[in-house]
This record gives sequence, C-alpha cells and structure tokens, in this order.
Amino acid sequence: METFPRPGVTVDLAVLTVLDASTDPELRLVVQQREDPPGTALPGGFIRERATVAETVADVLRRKLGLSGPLPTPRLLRVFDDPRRDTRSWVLSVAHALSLPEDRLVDVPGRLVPLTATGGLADGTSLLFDHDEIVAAALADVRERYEIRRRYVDVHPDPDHFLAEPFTLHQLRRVHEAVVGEELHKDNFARRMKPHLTPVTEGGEVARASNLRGRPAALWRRLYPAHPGLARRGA
Amino acid sequence: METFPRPGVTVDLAVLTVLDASTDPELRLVVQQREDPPGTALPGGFIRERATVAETVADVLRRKLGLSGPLPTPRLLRVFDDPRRDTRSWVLSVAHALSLPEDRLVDVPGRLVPLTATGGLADGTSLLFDHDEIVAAALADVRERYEIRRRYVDVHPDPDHFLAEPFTLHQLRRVHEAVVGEELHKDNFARRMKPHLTPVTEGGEVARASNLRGRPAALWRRLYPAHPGLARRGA
DNA sequence: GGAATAGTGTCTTTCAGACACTATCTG
DNA sequence: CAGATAGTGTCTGAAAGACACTATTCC
Repeated sequence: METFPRPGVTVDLAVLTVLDASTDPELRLVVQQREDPPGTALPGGFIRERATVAETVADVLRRKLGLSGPLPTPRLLRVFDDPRRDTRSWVLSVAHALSLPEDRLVDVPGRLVPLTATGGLADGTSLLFDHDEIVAAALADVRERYEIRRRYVDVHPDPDHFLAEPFTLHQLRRVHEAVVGEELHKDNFARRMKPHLTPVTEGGEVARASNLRGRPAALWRRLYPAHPGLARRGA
Repeated sequence: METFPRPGVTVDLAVLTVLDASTDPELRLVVQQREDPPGTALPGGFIRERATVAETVADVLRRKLGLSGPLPTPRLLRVFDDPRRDTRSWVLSVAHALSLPEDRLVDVPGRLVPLTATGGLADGTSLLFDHDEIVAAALADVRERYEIRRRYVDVHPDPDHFLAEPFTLHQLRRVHEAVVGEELHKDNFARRMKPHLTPVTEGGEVARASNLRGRPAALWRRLYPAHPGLARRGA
C-alpha cells in the first residue's frame, strides 16, 4: 500500500441554541476567542489517533465547552478543504452543526452571539478561517429542519429540543419563528403541530399555563423523542 | 500549534449511470476489482498533498476510470470514519456520489452492476470495506433528487442528465422509474414535467419521434441547464 | 377499421394560506 | 364590563392522485 502525505483533520462545531426559548426566543451561536491565530472562531479540534468524528465532537465539547454526558447527534454540514483555509498547515475541517438547549450552555466559555438572516454575525465581525461559511451552512441546516412549509416531509414540533416541556403552542411557534426568521400564522401552525403533540393532563383535565392576562393556554408535549433528521446523514 | 497523528484521507466514488436511457433504462453502478485487499470496490484514491476534494475526485476519475474533461459536481454523501473500516491503516473516506450519462462510461475499466431496491448489489455480493454503505447512501441521494412526489421542492426533468436530448415524455418517465424504483402515472408525470420542458420545433411544427407504432410522441428539451441539487452541499 | 401509443379533461382529496369568528381568562 | 390571549370554523386555491376519455399514427 502506498503512503501519501496526510492532511490534518479537524472537527469544527457550529453549536446553536435558542436563548429564552419560553419567553422571547432568539437563535444564538457559540463562538470562542483563540490565541494561536488571534481572533474569534468556532470551537474545534483535531481528530485524535483512530478516533471517529463522533468521538472527536464529544472531545471538543468536553475540552472546549466543558460539556459531557449524552449529546444530540451532530449533523455533518460538509468538508471544508481549501488548502489555504489555514495558512499554517494543510488542514481539512469536517464541519458539523449541533443544537443544544440553553440550559446546557449556561457556563460555557465563550460567547453566545446572535446571527443575521443570512448566517453572518449580527455585530458585523468575521470569524477566523472559513468559519463564517460553516455558520451559514449550519443556519441553513437548522432552518431546513424547522421549516414547516412543506408537504410529504416529516414534521416535528421541536426537532432539536430547544424548548423545555411542557409548552404552549404560542411558545412553540415563537421558537420556530426565531429559527426560521419569519412569522408564522398561529392557526395554521397549530393545525400542523397538533398531530405531533400530546396534551398534558392533570386530574383528567387539560393542564393550562397560568398567563398574566387572557385565556390560559393548553400545555403540550412532543409525541416523538427525536426527529429522524437528528440521525447521522446517510446512516 | 500542536501536532497530531494524521489519518489517511481518501475519496471514494459511487459513480451512477442509467444504461439504455432512451430505450430500456436501468440504473447501474461502477465497481472495480482491486488487488491490494482483493475484491470488488468503488473507485477511490488518496488526497494528494494540498489537493482539494474536488481535485481528488477529478484525479480518481482520470486515473481509475480514464475520464477527463468537464464533470458534474460530485455530491458529498458523508465521511466514513470507522477506525476499523480499513484493517491496514487509519483511513477516512470522504464518500461522494457522481452521476454520468452512459456514453461517458463506455470504455471504463470495471463493471456496471445493477442494484437492488435498497442499494445492495443485485448479484448479492458485497463490496470491500464499508463500500456497501456508501452505495446505499448514493442511491438514496439520487432518488431524493429524482423523486417527484413532493411539493414546494424544485422539480427538474433530469437533474443528472442521464437522458440525451431531445426526448419524449415516455422516455423521461422510464428514466425516472428506473431511478426511483417504482412506476409513475404518465398523466401526472407529464403535467409535472411540462412546465420545466420546452418543445422541440421544426419549421414551426412540434417535432415528433418516429415511433414504430402508434401516435408519434412530441420531443422535448430541458428548460434549465442543471438542477440546484447538483451544486455542492452547503456551497 | 383495429391495435398501439400519445396526450388531455376532469373529479376527488388533501392541505396551505388566510380571515373571521368564538372561548376563556384578568382586572 | 373591556381587554387580552387562546383556539376554531371555514373558504379559497393549488396540486397530487386517479380514471376515463380523445387523438394520431401504422398495419
């Protein structure tokens, strides 16, 4: 078997969350400061010897973000392979998107930055390397799974579990709006989601949220544990 | 910057074509014999120093299949990363699918094998490494782009240009049936495709195929050069 | 005319999109 | 009661799926 020069292989993660999911939802991205080339970048790291991509993702989350325990399946975006993407060495990035609920990111080192409609950083700054491209791909990816305007496609109320259960249809709709970046009709949204939700009951009655004003909203749970889209691509 | 052991990185290609597209279409896959581990496998090769994935795909096509010139964009399936997928060394595979019309594969070294409905080889044999998984992913990928039973999704008459122009609606439907593996209604198929086709005219009249029997069918061309799905994922 | 293939009219069902209405809470 | 929020009835338009019919050719 021939031998060839081997590229460095890293995993870069676009970690997305929705802040204030139950009150005033906003999509955010985890970024961190780096020193080696100074600047802001996505968390990432090299694949260790004979490790899988999934193991490397877990490793980056633990070492760079202090996260351990069960994790949602990272979603492959694509391989970033411009030989000049890192000026120091030949490095491929196997870029992934990962969604986490806000409560898992409270003590994370780094910042949770808002995004523009096209996936840029809302403050107008740029990330190191080609990480801006990775973020744009991650935003497109998460929107595709939350986008509800399609038929014959699996609908899931909250594929990435951004919102804690139980929730009202209003809260769920606000989360969807924060992800897809546009407003949705409450009536059509409710009709679409209800087949995939189950009402929370309490003593035979439908449990209701205690609103400050107005009619209390019914509380719901997801019917399914996870969206098929959370599974690894092609697996 | 730290240094880490680096994996070998290969590109493996599931090259698909439709044989006899205009008469009796059948979806086929290119496989080749290997010696190093003896067996049947997909064409593939290592990424050369500071080459991109796209360059490596072109390199594999030229060296392994004798193909050069303009090529359709390969579609990333996923990264196959089981550390035991190649027993000899630690090798990642960046697996791609690529579709080519039959006429570009006439002199290709290797075999054009038919597939089962689930992406296995029709003769029941297995490919080396995890290449059976790659083939299943490639079949799912091409079917997704030919699948016509969806709304709000781009329809393209023949995204991968399996069928030479001009063609009849019957020929086009047979190609779709060969790809998706099920029969389609001719009336609904025609209604769906016509907005994306333009009739071939000859002296002001609609050109027609000279059938052996029955009413001659009108000839059509694609309206668009290529399907958006042919573009690289996330690009 | 008969066989064969091409092509269309149209009915039904489904569902997104939209509007307007009703229901139930607080103060 | 008014104000606010939750939730539903229903109309319209678009398109899939299906059936049956018409059209045009060769023999």
